[in-house]
Amino acid sequence: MPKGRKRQNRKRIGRWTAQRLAVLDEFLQGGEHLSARDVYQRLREKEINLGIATVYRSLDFLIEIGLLRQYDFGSGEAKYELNDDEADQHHHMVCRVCGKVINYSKFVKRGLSLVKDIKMELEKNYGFKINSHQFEFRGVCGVCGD
Amino acid sequence: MPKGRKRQNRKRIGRWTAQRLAVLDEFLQGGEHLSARDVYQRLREKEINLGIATVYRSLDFLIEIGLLRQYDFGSGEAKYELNDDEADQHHHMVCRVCGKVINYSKFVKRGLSLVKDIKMELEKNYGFKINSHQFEFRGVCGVCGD
DNA sequence: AAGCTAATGAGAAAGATTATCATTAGCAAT
DNA sequence: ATTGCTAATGATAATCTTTCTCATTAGCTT
Ligand SMILES: [Zn+2]
Ligand SMILES: [Zn+2]
Ligand SMILES: [Zn+2]
Ligand SMILES: [Zn+2]
Repeated sequence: MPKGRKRQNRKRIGRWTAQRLAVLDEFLQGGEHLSARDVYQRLREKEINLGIATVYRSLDFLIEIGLLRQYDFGSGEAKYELNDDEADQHHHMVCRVCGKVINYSKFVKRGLSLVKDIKMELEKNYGFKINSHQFEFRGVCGVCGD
Repeated sequence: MPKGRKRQNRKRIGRWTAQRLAVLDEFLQGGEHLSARDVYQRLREKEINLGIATVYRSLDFLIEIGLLRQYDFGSGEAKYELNDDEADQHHHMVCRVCGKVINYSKFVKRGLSLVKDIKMELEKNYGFKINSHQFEFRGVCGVCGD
């Protein structure tokens, strides 16, 4: 996560401004793995013009309240997507040549008990409170291979 | 998220220069989760002065030949470490407050068959050739919590 | 309507990584 | 050892994503 500015501890929830709603809406309308610039440009095409800094701030806000999640797939920019709840969680496979990202959700159920055990172990041995996990596979996609 | 542009494809053959050996040696001597700047500064303290660009190029080279691996733990800079072979692989738990990274290797064996099945499924359904995977847990460490 | 303060916009700044290019050095063949 | 070829290096500029600054706007609350 970028070295964001320090966040105040006991603040109330932020305000639902038109800009934040517009950013969220891009994801609700199906946007997957969008970068800040992606969101910025999509809104621009709809003549909704917000500053790029506001896009970043809105994304941070939406992460803070739990609606979005941030990923780094190695493209040089952070990607964002809706934050599934645990049971529906999906994971990612990334092509290391073209950067294509594929969602998969098979085996999530089968992995759940393993995840639960790891969480317990980590919390017991290291005093961590685990909030989230991600499994990521890297390789070469069919187009880039051969 | 590491800033800067995407890594470009570069040629494959390489020479074992003193600089590349020096960079590798930092990891062989026990360096874990080092950033390019970490490596640069450690070598500097030993009066081995290479340019920061050469550090980056050496890290890329060492990744290319399979000796190193790159991670992004959200600190804003990429981290590098020795590339374990599959059976000894470890995974990471990251504190989202202070950025501390902990290695853990428990449950790796138990996860192996799950990983194998996921790989087969992904290769069959999507035509991917999987090279690596990583499991990452995020949360708050004992120092930062409470 | 007034007052408070969070949020915004524009642009500057920061910071990590990559590109450029003249120079150096590793390697192979002589 | 010398020559010749070419990859690698060093210094630095450029690039790109993300954050900071600060004057202004807008969302709540009273
Ligand atoms: Zn591909
Ligand atoms: Zn996804
Ligand atoms: Zn911590
Ligand atoms: Zn590690």
